[in-house]
Amino acid sequence: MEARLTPQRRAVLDVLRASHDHPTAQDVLDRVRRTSPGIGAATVYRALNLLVDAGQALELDLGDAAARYDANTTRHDHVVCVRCGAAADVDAALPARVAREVAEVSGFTVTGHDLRFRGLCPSCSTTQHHATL
Amino acid sequence: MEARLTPQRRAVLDVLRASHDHPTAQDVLDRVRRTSPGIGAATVYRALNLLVDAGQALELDLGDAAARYDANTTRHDHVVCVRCGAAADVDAALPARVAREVAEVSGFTVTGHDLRFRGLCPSCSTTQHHATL
DNA sequence: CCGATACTGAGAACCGTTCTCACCACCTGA
DNA sequence: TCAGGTGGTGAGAACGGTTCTCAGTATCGG
Repeated sequence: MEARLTPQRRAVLDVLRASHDHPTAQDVLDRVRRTSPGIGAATVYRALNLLVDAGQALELDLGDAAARYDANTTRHDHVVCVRCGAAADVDAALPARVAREVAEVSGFTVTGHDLRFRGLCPSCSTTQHHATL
Repeated sequence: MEARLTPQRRAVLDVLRASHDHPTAQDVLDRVRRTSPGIGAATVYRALNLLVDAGQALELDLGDAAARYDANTTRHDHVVCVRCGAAADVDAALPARVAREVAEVSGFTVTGHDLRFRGLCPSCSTTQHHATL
């Protein structure tokens, strides 16, 4: 079960490394197809899962239906725009105290956490809320 | 567009209020069918969305594919067992400072956050990791 | 060159959820 | 009492994201 770095996987990894907008698998597929037109969807999904398993990418759940991928594997959190879905990386250090308290209260062995902020991105917060369309 | 509290919706709400294990829509359907055998899946999904819109329930995303529902609508967070999927309520106060910093750094107007802890529930953490099957 | 192993693309299957549709329930007003 | 309107229901189809299946292809080690 030796995983090979095939041209297709290389292409997926390259696309992911060049993307800083937390693309969905579909986005990755579209971008990969610009350089590798024949690539199949299954191949991209498989490659993404492989990269996640290998620690080369993070699979994010930003609240919408589709998973999003991020080649930035260092620990970080996200702010997601509730209007347009844009997501930005942020680093919100959660005091160790909080995790300790959660462990105490719940009896769980706490190994990590996901922190997701909700809000309006700069361009959506200048536009007024009541859509005019 | 006056929403009625039909027997079906009443049944869904009752089940949800009686459940403290963050059931999925499917779980709710199964439980509701014990008292209302003929109820359709669409009706339960519709009722759950209605309750969420009405602020009578929270729709949670605990990391697995299906949405989970919670009649406890007061603000709280969750610890999820990575082994068995069990989820417990916890209340982890996130320092206001953190949200303020995120807003500053990202330029987003931050309106809220979701905080999810990962770990092993008490019964999974006593059982040893290397599955013996 | 050979067999073994891994990978690929296409399309089917899957799963949670929402939609569509024909029918039913309930209210209000004559 | 009935008529019409609004909303709700259940069944099943449709949907969107993802995974699986399968037949064919590439690559590796000898």
